[in-house]
Amino acid sequence: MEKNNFKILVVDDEPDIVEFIAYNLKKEGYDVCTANDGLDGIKIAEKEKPDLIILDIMMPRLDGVETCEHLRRNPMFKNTLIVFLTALGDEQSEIKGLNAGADDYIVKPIKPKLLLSRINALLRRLQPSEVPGKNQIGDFIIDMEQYLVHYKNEHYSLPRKEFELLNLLTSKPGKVFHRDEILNKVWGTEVIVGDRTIDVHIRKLRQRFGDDHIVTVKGIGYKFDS
Amino acid sequence: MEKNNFKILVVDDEPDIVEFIAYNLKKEGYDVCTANDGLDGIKIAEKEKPDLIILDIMMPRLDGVETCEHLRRNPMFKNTLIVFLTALGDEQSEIKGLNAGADDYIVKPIKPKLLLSRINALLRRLQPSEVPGKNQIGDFIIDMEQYLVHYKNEHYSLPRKEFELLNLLTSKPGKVFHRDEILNKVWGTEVIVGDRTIDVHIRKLRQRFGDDHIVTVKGIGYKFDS
DNA sequence: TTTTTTTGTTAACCTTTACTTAACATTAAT
DNA sequence: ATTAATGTTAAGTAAAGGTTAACAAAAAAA
Repeated sequence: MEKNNFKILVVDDEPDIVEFIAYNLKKEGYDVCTANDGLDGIKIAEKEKPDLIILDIMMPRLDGVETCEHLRRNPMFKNTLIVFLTALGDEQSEIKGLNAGADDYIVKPIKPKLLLSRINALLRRLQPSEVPGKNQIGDFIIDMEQYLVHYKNEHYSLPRKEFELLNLLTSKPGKVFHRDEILNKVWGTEVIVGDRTIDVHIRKLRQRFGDDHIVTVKGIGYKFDS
Repeated sequence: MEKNNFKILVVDDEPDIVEFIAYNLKKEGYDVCTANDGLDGIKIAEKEKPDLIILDIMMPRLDGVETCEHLRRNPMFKNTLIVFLTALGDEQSEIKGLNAGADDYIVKPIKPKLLLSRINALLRRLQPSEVPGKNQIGDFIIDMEQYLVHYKNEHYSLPRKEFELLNLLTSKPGKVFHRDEILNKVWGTEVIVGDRTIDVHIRKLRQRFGDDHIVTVKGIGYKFDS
């Protein structure tokens, strides 16, 4: 079920609930980490940098609303989605929670399908996370650290120029990279290589991965399309 | 109360409800427009380009879920927030609504303060619209980064000169571009091409998108009209 | 080191597409 | 009605990219 690379942190003081939520999120393909109270949650959040945090409200040491406010004060979590998941169903609590900076407020008992629908709705707005070192686009995972490309359960070790070219194109899927830009970013400003050089490397990538991914925009350059 | 400049479209077939919601949104400082059913809603949305749309589900002519799906198919509304506001409180309806592409699902009866808290929560995530590199005019979206033109749910990849010509004309809708100006901006001052060349490219654009958008101003040049 | 293999670049040629033009038709203005 | 401007079409031309093979350079292996 490895289909998305979003990471979700679940914070609740009841282990059974944490486990139940984590199980459902993992089944959906999310990467899940957990914490048992607010303070613990903040610590894990700082380490794991999740895309979304699910917070119980009533917790020992630091309650959910305070945790949310604390997180929101830290610019690191400006774009992190926060969802309250609580037994407190009254209007006042919900308003308080949302005004504390939360993105959603879901009332227990937990209905797994509904929870997932809401989580999915929130996450589909999130721009694909820019994790340096790894870059996932469509069927591709570009591992800059290992200079490896994973594609459809296979992994390829490409020559350097090919790798850098693919990495450039996939760094902004859809964007057309001008030939100049490609030369500058892949070959640098010092070296001057002929015009056909780019084409030859594009060709090699197409031979490896098929003709469907790299699109020529005549007169401009190339783009990666998923 | 003019504190934010977000525009919200309220779609519901019950005038009393529309008025009640609109009143509360206006009090909060939002710019509000309204529609009475799905079809009407789509028409108004295309004209007003709201940041957020509140949809009732049970409506004559086109129900809320269908309206939402229709909107989501149009790239113009890719970043528009959609919220269902409905009497249907069962889990299945809610899941269906969220999976249709909605960002939130709120159950009637309406609690004004809670509604506003949720609307505010959604809108504070909205990046300031008008992404540079994208040019939206009427039914057209000119994507300079991807060299793509979106038009009525289709997208077109035009040859360079055609793209640049359309991009020039749409950059100031209504303004008449003199033939000289077109030659300078699209062909540059160096190249000198015959007079009929412009016409041929205009013709190709008209073949693609219909004769209604590019207007000839005899003796002067051309303009784009929506 | 020398040899072998892999990777990078280039040149020559081929293919495709976009662009331009010329000739003629049509339209609009005076 | 006449004229000037624009519309249309098809054909020719130029430009851009694709392909291949040969060679050079670098890296790895012996």
